[in-house]
Amino acid sequence: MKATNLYFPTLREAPSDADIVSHQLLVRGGFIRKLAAGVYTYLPLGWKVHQKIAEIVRQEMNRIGGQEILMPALVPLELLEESGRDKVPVLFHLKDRNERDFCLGFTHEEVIADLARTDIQSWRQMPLYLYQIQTKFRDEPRPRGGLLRVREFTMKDGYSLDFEDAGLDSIFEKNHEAYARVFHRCGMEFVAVEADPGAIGGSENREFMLLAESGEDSVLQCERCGYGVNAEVAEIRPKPITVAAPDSVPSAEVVDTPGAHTVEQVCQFLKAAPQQLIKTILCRSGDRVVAALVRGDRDLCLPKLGKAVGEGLNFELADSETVERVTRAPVGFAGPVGLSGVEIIADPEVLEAADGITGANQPERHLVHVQYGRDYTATQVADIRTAGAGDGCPKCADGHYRQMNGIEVGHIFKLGLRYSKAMGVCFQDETGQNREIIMGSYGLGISRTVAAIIEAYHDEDGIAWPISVAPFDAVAIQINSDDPSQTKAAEAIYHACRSSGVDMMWDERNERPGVKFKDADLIGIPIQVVIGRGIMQGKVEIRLRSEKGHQEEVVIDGAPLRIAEIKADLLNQLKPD
RNA sequence: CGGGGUGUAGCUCAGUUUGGCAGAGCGCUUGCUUUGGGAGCAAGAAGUCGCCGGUUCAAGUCCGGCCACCCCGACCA
Repeated sequence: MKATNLYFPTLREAPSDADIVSHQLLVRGGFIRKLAAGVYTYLPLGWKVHQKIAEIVRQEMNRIGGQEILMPALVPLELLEESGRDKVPVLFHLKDRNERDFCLGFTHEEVIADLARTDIQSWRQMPLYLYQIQTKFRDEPRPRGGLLRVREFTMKDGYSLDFEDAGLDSIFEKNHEAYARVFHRCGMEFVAVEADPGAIGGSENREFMLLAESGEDSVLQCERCGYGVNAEVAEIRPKPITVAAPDSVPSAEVVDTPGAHTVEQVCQFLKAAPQQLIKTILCRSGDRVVAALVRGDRDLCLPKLGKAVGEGLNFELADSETVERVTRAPVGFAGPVGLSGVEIIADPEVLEAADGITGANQPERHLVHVQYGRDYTATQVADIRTAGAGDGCPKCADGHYRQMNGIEVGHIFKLGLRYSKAMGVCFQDETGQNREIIMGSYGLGISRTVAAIIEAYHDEDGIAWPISVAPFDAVAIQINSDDPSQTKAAEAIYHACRSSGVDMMWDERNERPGVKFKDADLIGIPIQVVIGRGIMQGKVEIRLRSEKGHQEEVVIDGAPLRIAEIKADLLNQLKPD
């Protein structure tokens, strides 16, 4: 493609609404444009990258026996009523002219289930693995971060149909391996982690996190055994607890702490360490209210609290009215001592506080010298705090977690019978029995992967795409568009490259050299060929976007071959296995 | 949904305090010069100052309402 014909409106400055790197570079480089919050147009360069990633995913899905289909984005709401997902908050609703309810698909378990219940009658028709690469719609509470969290995005979503558990286990692991190959081919490091299954449900699930500083998910991995888990749900290996002796500290005492409602303020006021504080957090699940106790320097983990209390309860922080009703004090002064009418769930670390500080359940007052066993007890002691770096791994004897930031780009689920049961998706097994189909669901966000790759591959000048996903393999930068000898050389290289399978952009614009260099760096094409002053000696320069300062001079005729070699080398480095 | 912020040329932003001709830089158009890291000179085009209403002789500026966008939180398949 000649640059004069290519629509790539680059910008010198990033728009003010972009504050993360991938968003800024995508807009500055002319890859995307915003239409509304969380809704973007892909311009030619952006769409090429998108298609390259989609094609890698497609190849790897086909490799494990997947068959590509395309389901509608427009889905009758009544289908989701069958599974009970019609009330999911991120669902986009609409009505047709006859006032019938529809929604825009946010994931397609129900559609696959509907397909399966009409077409699959026998165990002989399975296993099946069907997938699609399609636009998804989610009315996110807060779209943000350019392509990272949007309301309309592209996802590969695959669904497996099996007649036995072993088949589900097998396709689940095959997807894991295929995802590993996809990310490797995109040049990305990832960690597969256990996670909260959320609204999709099912027995087992695994998230795929691409590692990036700016990632908004906290990922923990055991440095010893490699066990990975999302910090949201990570358990901590129990360690021995020493409850302080009851008489080793003075009696509990109420002190005035005017204006101190936060851990930081209380610590400052009482000249105490956060570890001494016992945070008392009131949580609600329906009508049930519990008080959760964690050490002042720790965070409460709501999913773990729900798990500890049981019944798979979904807890949320209690509103201030509830807090005031239960503690008879404003938010910020709750404490376990004398707290009645609610269950008290304590994290084990809290018991170790020999000389604790808690809210006094009175306005502007705290209790000091508080001790577990003497001044209060818990209904239940359970691991309910958010895990972090250095905490013990629950899967091995002596490993500890290290913490990384990740971007969730894939999530796979063993759904089991969750949808088959709700929607009556049955088949006849070899004994003639009617049984429900065993399902699995496997998502991979294409557009989010685009952003994640940029988060990992950029410098102060712009993007440095891995060649497997780059919008072009190479760019020919012609320094002077008026110089006939440069034009002749550039044209020869351009045509030779194209016929040898190298996708080249030829920048023959009548612009200052600096503009062309800046644009080439910004849009991140891996191989740069500079056709300029060396032309007198019949030479051009070849540079790599990812290795600033490195360049080689080659004769004009030799350039296409060398460029093809470099492309093959770069691709080779991204080969899986 | 709660808290905070922003809305003026394609982009980045002044101007709003104290009401009085609609501004700058970048980009764009034309011409000449220039061509190895976002060129120089000259001439130009470009605006419903987010929208609606109000106050006023006069509103980008003051008042009321609404909308959009961004950030923090809640939420998040």
